[in-house]
Parts: sequence; C-alpha cells; structure tokens
Amino acid sequence: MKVEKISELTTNRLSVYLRCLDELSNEGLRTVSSRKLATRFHLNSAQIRKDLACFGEFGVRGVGYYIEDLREQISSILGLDKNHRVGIIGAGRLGTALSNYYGFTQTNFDVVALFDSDAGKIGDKIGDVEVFDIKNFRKIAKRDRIDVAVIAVPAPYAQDVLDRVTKAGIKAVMNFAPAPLKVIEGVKLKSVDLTISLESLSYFLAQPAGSNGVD
Amino acid sequence: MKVEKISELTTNRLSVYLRCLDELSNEGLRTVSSRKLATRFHLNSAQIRKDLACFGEFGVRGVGYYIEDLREQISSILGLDKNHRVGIIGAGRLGTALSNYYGFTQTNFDVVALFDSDAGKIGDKIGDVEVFDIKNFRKIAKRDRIDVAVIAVPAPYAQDVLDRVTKAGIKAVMNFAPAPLKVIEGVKLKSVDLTISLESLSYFLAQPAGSNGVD
DNA sequence: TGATGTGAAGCGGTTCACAGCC
DNA sequence: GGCTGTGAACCGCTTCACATCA
Repeated sequence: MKVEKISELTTNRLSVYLRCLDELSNEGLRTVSSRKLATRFHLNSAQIRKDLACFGEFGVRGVGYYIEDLREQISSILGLDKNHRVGIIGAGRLGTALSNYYGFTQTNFDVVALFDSDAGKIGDKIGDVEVFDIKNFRKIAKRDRIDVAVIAVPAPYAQDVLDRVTKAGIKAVMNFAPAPLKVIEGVKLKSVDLTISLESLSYFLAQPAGSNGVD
Repeated sequence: MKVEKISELTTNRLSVYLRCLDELSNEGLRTVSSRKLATRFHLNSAQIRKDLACFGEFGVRGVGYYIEDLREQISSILGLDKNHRVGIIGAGRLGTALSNYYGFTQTNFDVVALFDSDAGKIGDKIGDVEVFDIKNFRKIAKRDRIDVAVIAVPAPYAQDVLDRVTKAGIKAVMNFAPAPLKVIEGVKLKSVDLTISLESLSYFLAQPAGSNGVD
C-alpha cells in the first residue's frame, strides 16, 4: 500500500470501478479478477490493481477481489457513506435542471437551496427547494449546513460567485460556467465545461475523415 | 509549426484561449502576449505558445498576438465556422434541459430533434423541438441531417444507444450517462460524467482537512 | 528590448513484467 | 495454476531556458 499523494485520476477511476462492481453485484457474482473487470469494461487490469493498491490490499492472490467487500471499501474511500448538502447558485435553466437531477437526488448529495440575484426568482420553489437571494448565501448556508456549492451562473459572474461561497467557508465547489476560475488553497473545485466538450467535437468533425484520433 | 498528432488536451485549451480572447476583445485590446494572457487567466505562457505553434506561427516576436486575428484562427481550427445539427437521445429531465441549453442555442450547434422510447413522450414538443421514437433514429437523422448525437439516457441503455447512432453513421457523440462506453474507430466520443465529479468532491470532503490537493 | 517558437529537461501517469502469495 | 501487488520501463505532457527575430 502506497502512502504517496493520491492522484485525482485514480479517485476518478474508483468511481468507475464502483459502478462496474454494482453491475457485477446485480448479476449475483461474488468475486472478480482485475483481468475480468478490465476486459468487460474496457479498462486496464494493471491500472485497476495499482489504483486499488493505493488504499490497501483488497485482493486475494489466485482469486481476485470479493465484490461486496470491494464495493464497501471503495464507497468508504470516496466518502459515499457521508451525506452532503448542496446549494446551487443560479436558478436558470441549468440550475433548475440540476436541482432535479437524479445524480443529486439518488446519491449522498441533497440539494437544499437555490440562489439567484434576480428578484423575480427569489422566493420561488423549484420542486420543494426554495430560491434565495444570493446576498444571503452565507446566512442560509450556515442555517442549512450547506457544504457543497454548485455554480450554474453565466461565465462573467462565476468568479464572483466562487469568491463569495469560498468566503462563506464552502470547501467543495462544482462549476458549470465556461470560465477558468481561480480558487484558494484548501478548496476543491471541479469544473464541467460543456463548451470545451462541444468544441472538441467540432474540432474532430472539422478534420479530414480518418486523420484524427478517437477517445 | 508541428505536424505531429494534436493532443486533445491542446484542443481543449484552444477553447479556453478563445474565450479569454473574447473577453480581451470586448475590452477593446488589440494585442496580447502569452505572458499577459497567462497571468490574467491563470494559465501557463509556455503552454499557450506551444499549443498555438502546433497550428502555425500566429505571433509576432516582440509584440505578441493580434487578438482579432488569433480569434479567427482558433475559431477556424476548431471548426466553429461550420454548423452542426444535434439529436438528443433521452427526453427526460437532462435531455430536455440540454435542448434549451444556451451552449447549444448560442453556438454552431443546433438541436433539431429529441428521441425517446417512451410512447408517452413521442410526439411531444420541447420548445420547438419534436420528440421522435428512437426506433426511427436512422430515418430522422438522415432527413434532418443530424451529425452530432447527445446521449442523455440512463446508464444501462447508453451502450445500446451509442451502437444505434454509430450504426446510423453519426461520427460525433456526447455522452452524459455515467457508464464506460466502447466506441468504434473513427467515431469521437466525449463523456461528461457528473457522478465522477460529485464523487470526487465527496472524496475530497472525506479527507482530513489540509491533507488533500486542490485543483 | 521584448516577445515568440522550440529543443531539452523534468515530471507524472500508464503499462509491462515478474516476484510473491493463495 | 492463477492472481495480486509493485519496481522498472515507457510514454506523453508540461515546464524550462534560450536562440531567434521584430
């Protein structure tokens, strides 16, 4: 077992492994080897072993991994046994869509508040989540024990929003605005930039057929 | 100018540079050096120069880059001067939210059709986009000249949908389902996995404060 | 002088290959 | 025999440092 710093790429893959194990578990399997996992889900067996070895010796030589045991181990590593309370900033189309997103509703993340600066939206309810004035973020965040912020505002406002939520003590932020943001030490920022993804597709389609690589 | 294979990381950054240049352009600036670009937008100047050098010599020594000229060059490289027609498979919450997403409506991507297998949804209109039976994908894709597919169905159906759209000749696919998908040669697949992003935040929050790296 | 474009060095992640264990 | 865990090799991306040019 390594004690070095864990790469984010490794933890990202743990998420993937977990979902693969869920599928195998649903099929009633009890054990799986890294090779079987790899061939079935288009992964690399050495990488699976190396990723898991960062956190302990979960496997049994000659056998593989016990699926249920490994699921629990990975869940625990990823902190999926702890609940988080999410505040979404931006009650526009994206923000309201996210507040209903099953990824939030079916996991250990609960959306407990929306925020906006538009007086016309403040006080609205999206599902059973209320829209608050962004000016009251600190107060509401404290009252509702929000520990994760989701930025779903237009790009020009994203940095301001990020600064505001980090000043309120939020340590984990997911950003959907297509803008490069600067975050202070000790805060985790994950950006999902659909613009980049779309333009990447655009670039691919602009290449002469067959001359470009594929994911 | 290199003629080697262009890394996807490079083209992703071109998207970022383009938006940075848009901002500078709006401020009325005419030129910018890689160093100024880097310090202002939290980027690396050497990387900017190297990325751009892959496609030509756009800069002027002693001066920097002409903003308007560079914007046009990058737009052209990314194929943003060509229009694309998007079909979204999955008319659930995510699919319908995406069909209204400004990223689609304000760029060279037009959403022209939605698809679903739920008879209760087929024939509906989301905005002015109709929902078709996924069984008719090939026919509608041809009729409406769809060249980009967006997968917004639950994970267990994602691979089937991907196979169907690639068989219909689609060469560029954006996937929102949290599942590792296998794609045939010559097709570009971009996956946006919110589950991974959320679990990454969960992992970070589960670490003892200060022991974990930050983006 | 000031900035680009680029070979070379550095670094981190992936893959290989095998010792060690069940 | 089969599979894990892991040092070593490999590979690709990033960063440095500087020759080159306006």
